Amino acid sequence: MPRVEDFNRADVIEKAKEVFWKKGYEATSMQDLVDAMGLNRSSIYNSFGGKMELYRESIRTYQKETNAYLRDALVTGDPMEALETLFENAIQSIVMDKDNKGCFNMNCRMEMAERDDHLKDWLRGTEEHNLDLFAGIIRSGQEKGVINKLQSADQYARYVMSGYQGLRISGILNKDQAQLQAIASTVLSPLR
Amino acid sequence: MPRVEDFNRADVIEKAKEVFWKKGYEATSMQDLVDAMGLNRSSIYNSFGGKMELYRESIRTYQKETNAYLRDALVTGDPMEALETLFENAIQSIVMDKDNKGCFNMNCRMEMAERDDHLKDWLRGTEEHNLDLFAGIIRSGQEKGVINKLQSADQYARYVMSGYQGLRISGILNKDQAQLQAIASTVLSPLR
DNA sequence: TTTTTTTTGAAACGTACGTTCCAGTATATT
DNA sequence: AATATACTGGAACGTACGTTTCAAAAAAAA
Repeated sequence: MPRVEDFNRADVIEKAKEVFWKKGYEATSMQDLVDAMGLNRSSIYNSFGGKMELYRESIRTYQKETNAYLRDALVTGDPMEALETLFENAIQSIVMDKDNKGCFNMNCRMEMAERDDHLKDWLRGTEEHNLDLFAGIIRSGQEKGVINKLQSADQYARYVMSGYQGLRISGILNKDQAQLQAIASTVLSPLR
Repeated sequence: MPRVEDFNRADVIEKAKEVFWKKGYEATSMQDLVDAMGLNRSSIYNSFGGKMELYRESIRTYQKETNAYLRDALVTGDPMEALETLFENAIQSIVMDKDNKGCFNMNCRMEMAERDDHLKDWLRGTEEHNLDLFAGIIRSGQEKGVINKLQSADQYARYVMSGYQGLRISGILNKDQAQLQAIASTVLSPLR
């Protein structure tokens, strides 16, 4: 008997994600979302709840996509090369991205971590998950002898993550590809 | 004949700065500023202009204070030690700061760089200024032989800045002093 | 004391916000 | 075809926003 949802939920969230990613939570208005999602106000509230729940679903979607991409990039081939590829891809997205959206996860961290405990916990979870991913790659690199054992894989993972995030922050104001590549290369050099 | 301003402009801006620093531009309301500054709405508009001009004066004040502190920290003593002190101070402010305000300049970059060209230009100016400061210290370290010459002082400055910013981002979710110190130490290791 | 200028307090401005409501429309099952 | 459910459109909700206005109070100079 029931009429079924006729829009593709994933597509619609993708649109919302794009807006939140570009403008952040506070600067995004419900009207922005109505326009971008192509849904009626009521439909949005019926299907997704309010602005905050929509934001949370958006960032979760982003993270799921990023995780899939990350896993693919890291698992294949030589561990050290995987890290280099990761940094190079970040640089590419910095240089190419016309909208300068940066990393949605980092944007979320800066805007929301101190305002929403739920999101802060979630952010910590994603961070831990990514650190584990990094540590796995680094550990396998250490076992293969392409990464030194001066520090533990966990500690190196935190270091690489920090360097990665610093690079992305730098990329907001500086889009010089060669300069960013020099930074990335220096970040990874202690692991060799 | 005229009645003179009876509040201390610097004190009042200091209060505004604190609010913007903690909550960001968008999440700060004019009422927040009225409460914090202890001035009447009208007085604020008369003396400082609107919210945006107040924000700009706040961040300029912050940067002036930070610059003074930075110059002091970097100029004294051994160049390498100066960089270590800088990172250690950042870690201290991460670990101690109960409000988790982070670095106002970085907060501003993340929230405002893509929304306000005036601020973006200003941010680039401060970044360049700080990079010059870093480069000067590093150059003097290279001349004294405590920093290697594998890369130019300018390139190392960009690298150190990137590492510094990464550390501060990491500090939002991770307040483990030992872990942050390990990161900082690794960041500086390529320069030795 | 009078004059001149500024600050003050409070109210009001118009706009935009997130959210809700509801009558009308569409659609899959009975 | 009838029914039950869900989407649609648009108006309306109350609240909060940044900003302006203005008469009254304050204070230095004349």
